[in-house]
Amino acid sequence: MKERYDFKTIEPKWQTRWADQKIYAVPDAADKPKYYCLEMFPYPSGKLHMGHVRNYSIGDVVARYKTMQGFNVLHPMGWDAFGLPAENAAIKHGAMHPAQWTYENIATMREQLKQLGISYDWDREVATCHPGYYKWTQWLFLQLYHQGLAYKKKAAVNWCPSCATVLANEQVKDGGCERCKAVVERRELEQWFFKITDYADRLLDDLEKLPGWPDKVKIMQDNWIGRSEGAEITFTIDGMDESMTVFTTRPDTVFGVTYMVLAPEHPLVEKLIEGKPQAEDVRKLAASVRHQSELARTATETEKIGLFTGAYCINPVNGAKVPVLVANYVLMDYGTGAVMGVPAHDQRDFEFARKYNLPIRVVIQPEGVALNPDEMNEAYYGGGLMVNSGHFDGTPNEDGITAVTRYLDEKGLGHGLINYRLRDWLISRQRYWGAPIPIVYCEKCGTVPVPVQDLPVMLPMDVAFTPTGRSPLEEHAAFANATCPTCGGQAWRETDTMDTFMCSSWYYYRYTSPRDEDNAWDPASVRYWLPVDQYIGGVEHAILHLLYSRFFTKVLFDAGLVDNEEPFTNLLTQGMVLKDGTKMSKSKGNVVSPEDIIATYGADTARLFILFAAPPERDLEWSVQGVEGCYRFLNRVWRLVEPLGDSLAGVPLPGPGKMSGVNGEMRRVTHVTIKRVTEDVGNRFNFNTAVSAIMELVNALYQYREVPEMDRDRGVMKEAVETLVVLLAPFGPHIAEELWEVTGHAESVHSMPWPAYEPEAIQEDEVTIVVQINGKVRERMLVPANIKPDEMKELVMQQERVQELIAGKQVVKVIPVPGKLLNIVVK
RNA sequence: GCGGGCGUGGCGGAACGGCAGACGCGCUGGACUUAGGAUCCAGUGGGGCAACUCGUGGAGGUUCAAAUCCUCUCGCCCGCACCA
Repeated sequence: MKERYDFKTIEPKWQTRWADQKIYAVPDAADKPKYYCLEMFPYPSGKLHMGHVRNYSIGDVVARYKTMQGFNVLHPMGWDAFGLPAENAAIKHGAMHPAQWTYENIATMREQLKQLGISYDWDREVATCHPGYYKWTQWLFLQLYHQGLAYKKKAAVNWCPSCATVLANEQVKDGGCERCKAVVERRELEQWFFKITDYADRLLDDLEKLPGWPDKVKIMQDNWIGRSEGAEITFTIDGMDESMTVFTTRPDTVFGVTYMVLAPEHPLVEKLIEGKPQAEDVRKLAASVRHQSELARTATETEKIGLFTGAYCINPVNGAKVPVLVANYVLMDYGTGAVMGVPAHDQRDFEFARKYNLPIRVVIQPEGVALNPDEMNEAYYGGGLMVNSGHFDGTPNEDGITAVTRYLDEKGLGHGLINYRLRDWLISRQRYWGAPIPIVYCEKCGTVPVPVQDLPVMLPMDVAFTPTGRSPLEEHAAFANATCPTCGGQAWRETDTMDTFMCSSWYYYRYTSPRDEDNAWDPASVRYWLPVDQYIGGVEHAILHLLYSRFFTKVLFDAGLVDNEEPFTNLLTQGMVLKDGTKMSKSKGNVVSPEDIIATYGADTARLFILFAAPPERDLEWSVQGVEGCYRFLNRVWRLVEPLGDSLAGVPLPGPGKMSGVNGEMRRVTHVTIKRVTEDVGNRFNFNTAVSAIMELVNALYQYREVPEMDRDRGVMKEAVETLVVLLAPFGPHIAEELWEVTGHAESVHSMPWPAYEPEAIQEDEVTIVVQINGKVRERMLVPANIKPDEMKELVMQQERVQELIAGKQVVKVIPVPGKLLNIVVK
């Protein structure tokens, strides 16, 4: 026997055999219940990092466990393969095409995943940059287009003046370019959008249909959607044939308006200031705001700057004439880009009014106290009766909200409205390495969608990567010039590509029929597999990816293309992998590479440690010693099981029923372990405690081995050892498979059924209970396990020691907790 | 500012409101050994010779019983952030 188990031989041996025998290939339908286990597919950035290892180890335990439980498990893997880093790499090392870079990375990472022994059905692998995939991404775009959910409009985008290119929002960090740190500017460009805002309400309401999602994620989405109820009110501009509309959540305070504010970019601003002395200053402010907008967001408290436009508004409810200002704190892209100023009841307005000496007018009066504007230190948000509000005076302000809204509606001055923070999804990217938007522009016919039969719109490979900032597609004449699909005339192609989030928002459908050339997916397959039963990934996707996926699913549902309204029934967001208390990063030099760990300790050790060191949703601190501990444990298992060889092969397992003595105790531990591991993996995803349960079984087996041979039962030994190997299989698939073979089994351990514990075997005749006096542990005693509470009381009270302890005291109460303890309350 | 999460031995972490610290690391001792940084066995929260006693960030509270529930508070982490 070798001192250490030879993972370097064992792991490749089984990886090859599993692949040859395709034991993880899953048929589309079976008489078994289905289970779709999905981990977020990676961007092929180069090599796997520990976060990937964690993500995929967790998923693999779930997939293997469910398979052993008798489910038909879909467990696929693919690549989120379009994206900016590939293009950057191409620009950096001129010779390398993004496709080459991407496919090489995919090859490396696929190999690493295989080395980890993850049970993927590789026949279903997809890569979003493959024409066979992005054809259907384009098809999806057309679905949205034909449903009126895709539209084009001019929009401000992030522009990096140094890279001379547009940046996606996610590439802007702290107002600067992610790559070169230059300050990002805003530019206006024609862009494609998806009307995700049409689905805002459903995306919000249906969060309630997701009990299997962490509250944290649901709250984040809730905040992101940002629904708020209120009213739009229109104010006319004094002396002009113009008006401005504001959104407010407090229509009950409309009588308290003392000024109005427009966002500096608001189109009305120019009309108001034209020819007025303050025009230049206002324009200057507008220019500076437009320039700083991204940066300003990061400043904790940007100073509020306001300027008078020279114009006045008429308050429609009381005819009051109030000044119209322009201020940097009003955002153009929320609400109407204009607000009413009610300093008495809004803190921001209050501070603004004080700064610029604008009047403060109290219109909500709390009971008993009279608010005096001159003496107020802050805005009043509490309830009260409406005052200074015409015929609404005396109305409780909560009722005033609806009353005023109804009044505005009747008079045609406004109406109730629900506003959202959620913006439409900008999907245009001025990028090469992405799926082309399937649109052509014809001089005669205008915007024309590419017909489905002409898909895919192929991304040309023969492009030049010069860092001009212009997309290589714009410069590619053969691509950019097109004929109109409708009239056959001269046309040009849309040269923007799609946001990669589009590619990743539907891939879980494609896995169900990944090679279908005639459909994005086979409806029957989707009906069978969807929704995803368990989705696993990092919390960094809590909003964008998960929200977009939910949006697509609802759109597809409405189009009758899928039957599920939500894509992911259960969501597990795993924590980060840390080293020295912080996230691993190259700059900090604290990166632990998976390949080193696999080379030194093997994949099973790496997996085991990562599952054992912390519960999955919590951050995990990497520890070399912890890894060694897991390695030691696997060796301990090896030394226990391997020497047995097939000596137990013909031994019959113990029949059901209770055994006595050491054998009964060993059986009890075996079955308790089954129970614990089943509950920890199946119900709670607490893999760390599942692993410790298995460790305890091993410890018990070492003890059992010390028992004289004549007192031991070989059937009990066999049952314990086989249970150990089977329970270990999802965590350390290679070592378990090898030991399974060594102990004389022909079939794969991964096709074994998950064991069920025998309730009778875990029952104990006697249990130790704790005797407490006034809640403090004073004594322990052995009592029959099935003792009745009254009998237990009696038994305990008779005890000499207990009598001593309560001597001279008055027993007030005795609380028996069957099987656990008895608390005697004395005075 | 708003929202969410987390504070338990030297460390990672366990504990349906019921024996705090499972399991692992580390440490201590022993066995085996030419050797041990391998392995096996035992011990290991603090204080005390002991009976005991103190202990889950802090302060209150509910309860026969609180790491767990409630209130306040401190510290750290994450998300959103002028949202009208």
